[in-house]
Amino acid sequence: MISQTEENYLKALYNLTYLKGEASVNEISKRLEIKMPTVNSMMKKLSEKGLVHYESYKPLKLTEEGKKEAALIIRKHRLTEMYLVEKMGFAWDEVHQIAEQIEHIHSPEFFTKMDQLLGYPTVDPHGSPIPDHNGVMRSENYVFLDTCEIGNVVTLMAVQPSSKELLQYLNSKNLELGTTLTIHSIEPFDRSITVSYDKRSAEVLSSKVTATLLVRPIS
Amino acid sequence: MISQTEENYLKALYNLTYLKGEASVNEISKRLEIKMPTVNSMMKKLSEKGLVHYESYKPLKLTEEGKKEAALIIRKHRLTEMYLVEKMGFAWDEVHQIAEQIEHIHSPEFFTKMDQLLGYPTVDPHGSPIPDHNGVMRSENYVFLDTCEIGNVVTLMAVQPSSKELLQYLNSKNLELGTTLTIHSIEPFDRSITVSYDKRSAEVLSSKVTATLLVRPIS
DNA sequence: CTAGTAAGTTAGATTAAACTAACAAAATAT
DNA sequence: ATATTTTGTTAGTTTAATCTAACTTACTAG
Ligand SMILES: [Mn+2]
Ligand SMILES: [Mn+2]
Ligand SMILES: [Mn+2]
Ligand SMILES: [Mn+2]
Repeated sequence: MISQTEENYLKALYNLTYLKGEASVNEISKRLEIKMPTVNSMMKKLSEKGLVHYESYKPLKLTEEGKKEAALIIRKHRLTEMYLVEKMGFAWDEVHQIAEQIEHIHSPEFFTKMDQLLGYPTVDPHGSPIPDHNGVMRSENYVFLDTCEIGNVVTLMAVQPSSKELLQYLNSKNLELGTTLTIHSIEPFDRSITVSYDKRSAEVLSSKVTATLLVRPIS
Repeated sequence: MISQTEENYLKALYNLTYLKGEASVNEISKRLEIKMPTVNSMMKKLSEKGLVHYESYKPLKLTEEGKKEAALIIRKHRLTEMYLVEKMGFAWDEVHQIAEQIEHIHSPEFFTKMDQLLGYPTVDPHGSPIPDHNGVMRSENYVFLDTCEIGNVVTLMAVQPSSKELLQYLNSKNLELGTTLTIHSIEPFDRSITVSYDKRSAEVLSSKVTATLLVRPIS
């Protein structure tokens, strides 16, 4: 049996390793706002349970089993976020904290029902992929907007990481998933870019923003 | 802050005292399947927090504050059960265990939304009243079917307690809330009663069943 | 290449929530 | 009225999850 606490560690480790392939005690500590010694002993415990590869002073990795468990929790999180937005009428910036709790509900029927009612969605409201029931996550080949060049036309596919503040900022700019953006200029000094979309002809996006926007190039 | 564990004790105490006005350590112990010494010290802790009136060897009572907290958890439980049945398509015998978990979610917005989407329901799928947002529970003056007499015509309003097994038994007999029953005879030996309803002319209900069915007399 | 800093670990303490064993009080039965 | 049983309480132990303080290892900047 995996406790709610353990589930949160697994998820943190999964998300941290998703890009780099490994993570450190320090990073989990910061992410979860839990002191390093606590993280350290939890990693040993999860290692005992066969969910984490732990060796002193080496980077942390999830085992295959740990990866699957983590992905299934993330599945519940993202299905929940989608349900809250699509079926209950919440905005995309209101759902994360609720999903953070509901992801720990033990009830396969509950999440199966959500999945059915949603028509088996593959992405959450922030564009992140929803792992399937075996914990397999499809990887899309999107690129961050800050790697694009002048003249590129791209579609906004996902926001990552999707903090509440960022989402509210995007709301204020009417920037939604699916919006098509044309890159007009890139300021060399601070890497801010000027884009047009919908009826907006010249919106400036800072590099802090463009580093979180995943897009699919059209041209 | 009230922990999930504490919430379950408060709810148990509320439900046990709902009829009799008080409850014992032993009853809570049995209800929650937790040993008496554990219940005893939890009652002391909740007393420290001002939620329970605790005095050695005296019956347990909730304080006004404890009563309100408990009712608000029960509100979340029953709203959830109603949502699961009305909006997600679960059957009335499938929702209790899920609600037992979701009742502990901390998110006023989530339950407010449920309430709105349901149109501010006043009873749960088993006919039990849903406390209002101040923790006030309307008391209906229903009577148990086993207190009725031959010739009475009654409407089934609630099932209490509503175990999964009982609900499934009622399903098998096509007995739902709102069904009108006519009492034809009462067997003195075991107090089983024979009723008719819908197209069923002579169903026999044991006293174990009739002691759980709350009805409103029509005649 | 060493000195200093950052990261990781160990040891020991704390709190919450459970338990068993033993004892005390209250209720019940003879 | 006393003996027995049930209920309630106290004391002490365990496990999970956190912390701080102190120490060790690894990384990094001169
Ligand atoms: Mn989220
Ligand atoms: Mn969580
Ligand atoms: Mn219930
Ligand atoms: Mn519960």
